[in-house]
Amino acid sequence: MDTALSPVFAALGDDTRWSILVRLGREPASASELALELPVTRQAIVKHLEVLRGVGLVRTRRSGRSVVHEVEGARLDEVGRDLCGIAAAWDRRLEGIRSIAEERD
Amino acid sequence: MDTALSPVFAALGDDTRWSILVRLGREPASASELALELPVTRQAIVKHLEVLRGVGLVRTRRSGRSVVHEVEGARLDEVGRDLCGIAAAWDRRLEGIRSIAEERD
DNA sequence: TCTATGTGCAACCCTGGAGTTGCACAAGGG
DNA sequence: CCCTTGTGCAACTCCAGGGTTGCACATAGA
Repeated sequence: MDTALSPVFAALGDDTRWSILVRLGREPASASELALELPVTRQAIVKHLEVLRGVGLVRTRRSGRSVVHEVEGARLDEVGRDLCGIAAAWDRRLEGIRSIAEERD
Repeated sequence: MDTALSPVFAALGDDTRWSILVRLGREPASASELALELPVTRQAIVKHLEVLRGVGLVRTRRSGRSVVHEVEGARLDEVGRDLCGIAAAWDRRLEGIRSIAEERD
């Protein structure tokens, strides 16, 4: 799996994609179904789903003649934990800087 | 503080902004200093810093005649925890869907 | 088989924003 | 006091990508 974070953030940064994710979090759906509930065309939604699938946030499955998309919760959890880890590292770093500064006084 | 997540992701989604964040995570710096280490001009960096400050990821402080920017670790940690929370909610939802489906069989 | 519904694909428009250049302004240091 | 250094501001270019339209293709159902 791609471990780079910024592509995932770029995917999450668009409002429409976020709406799609939230909607899919409630219940899996096809692109056509999503197009009925969101103010964009099916083709726009298809493009967004490709982006989301590209960063591993959405899984695609065929069901009869329709294509159902569902959320990959584990991926989002993974990204969240990465963020917390980086934040913790920064905090430790800042703590180090601060102690050095105090030492210098 | 703005609790909407997608603006934060939009801010994190740009590669240059991510580089700036990582760099500032190592040590606070001014826009001019950042411009020496990154392959873009100072003005571009200034714009990125405004974006990052707008979503609360960077704090700005004057030091003499230079303006020093530093990372706001707590904000990133907050976002990370939000992500994990949403992921957990989705997992519970999916778990519920699955049990309903099994029940129906 | 014919039809309706759901997908896939390609071309196109258009705005946002990433990046640049240029200049003006402020403030220490010699 | 000048000159250097660091910021601030504004106008401009340019292109990625979000969104659209149009059409072709596949397949379940009557």
